[in-house]
Amino acid sequence: MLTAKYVRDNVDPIRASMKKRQLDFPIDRILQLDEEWRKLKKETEDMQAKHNKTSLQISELKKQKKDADAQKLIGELTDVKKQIEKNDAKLADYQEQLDKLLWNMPNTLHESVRYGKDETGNVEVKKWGNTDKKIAMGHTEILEKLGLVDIERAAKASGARFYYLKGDLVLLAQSLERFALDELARKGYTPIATPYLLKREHYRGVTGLGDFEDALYLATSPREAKKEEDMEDEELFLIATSEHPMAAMHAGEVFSAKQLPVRYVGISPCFRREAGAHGKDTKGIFRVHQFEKVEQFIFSKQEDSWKYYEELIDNEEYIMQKLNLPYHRIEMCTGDIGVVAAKKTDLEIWFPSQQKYRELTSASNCTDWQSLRLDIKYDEGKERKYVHTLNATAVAVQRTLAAIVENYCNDNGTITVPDVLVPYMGKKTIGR
RNA sequence: GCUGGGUUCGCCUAGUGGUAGGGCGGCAGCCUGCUAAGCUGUUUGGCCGUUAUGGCCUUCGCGAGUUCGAUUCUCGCACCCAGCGCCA
Repeated sequence: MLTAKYVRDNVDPIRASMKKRQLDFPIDRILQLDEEWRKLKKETEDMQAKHNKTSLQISELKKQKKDADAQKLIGELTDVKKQIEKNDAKLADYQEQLDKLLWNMPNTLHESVRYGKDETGNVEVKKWGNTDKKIAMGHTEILEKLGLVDIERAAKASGARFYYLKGDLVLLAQSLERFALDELARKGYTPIATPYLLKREHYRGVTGLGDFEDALYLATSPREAKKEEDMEDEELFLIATSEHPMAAMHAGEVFSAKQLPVRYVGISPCFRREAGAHGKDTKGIFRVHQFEKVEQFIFSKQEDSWKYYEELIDNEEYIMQKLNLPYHRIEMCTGDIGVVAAKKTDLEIWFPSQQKYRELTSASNCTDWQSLRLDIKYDEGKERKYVHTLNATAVAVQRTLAAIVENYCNDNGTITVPDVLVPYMGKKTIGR
């Protein structure tokens, strides 16, 4: 569990990390609340000890049929009990204040993460592939001309940022998913098909608070929505990525060190409100409310997590290279990394129509941020430690389709199927 | 949705209005030696303290109630299993 003790034990790195983020996080307030809490806790525990001892004496006296003496002690206990109750209420209040602060505390950054105000501060560390291609139309236009996507009718049916995929594009989407799944299964990742709805208590443990407003859809039956009391117990959120149900899958569990690492490759649709993205990428299938994604997830021992972080990125690059899509690799700066990750690396793919790289995959080492909140541990020797969790995209289907369309379109209007997908598609060209 | 049964340490399992026990697995140590076994201790989380290897609190799905005292009794909730109903 996430407690103030964690802050006490790691206060120096936490302070340094907040300073680098240029964030005024109230660490001193946490330490102060913790100290007051511990003082009162000790006081209350001593009273409880007295109470317990007296209860045992009462038991003894009753056995010896000394009812009068017992009654006297019972009278004495009444005051102690009242005071304990009072203190418990105060302790709960401290606890609540601490929880609020702790649950929203951003992860401690890896030392290599650089300061930057926003995405302009991210650092390119690698480039791969040929970016010479010039095209006149964007992926949306190409696909609409071929009748492979219907955005207007999707708007009619469901609103902006939805789409119908049609014909060979549906098959290409499935091919892409299956390709990524097969490659990772071959590398020892266990395929997982996850639930698409997740309880609030687990959602709190995998993402920052802002996501509840900006990213997540709340799914509630009309009948449940009517009763307002205890609503929070009934709330289910549509998942924004299979990372979340994969993390929650082992909530409250204890691995043995021998079981680790646990490698999963999840497959699911993802639902995102994209609040705050007004005006950005409003057309096509690039930024949408619903998309499919193949996602890598690893539970690891603490000392191994940076090794697996590299493995996840290697897998991402491997898939990009197999698909022969030009990309570059960038490391997120403090302004673009969010609260959960200790370090984050994206791959961005080249979009010829925009003459720009756009985000396609993202890999994060969340270290113990999620495991502290979801209570996921492992036994190693005498010690019980919190696992490190890592996640990374394998394939974000719709965005990758867009990238394939732009990088594989031909002058005659057709689209060449990437070599590795031909066995899944059963054809080499789309649009004829 | 209805009826019944269940939820106890990493896993399995006993238990009762008065300090929560056993087995397996794990860990530490001892003994011995040939395909391994045996013995002892330890195995929820936290607070204080000192390093002496102590004291205390907490913990039997979650929350509330009755009680000097609840794992045990009562009520509510969650989840699991079985049966019935409904259903792709």
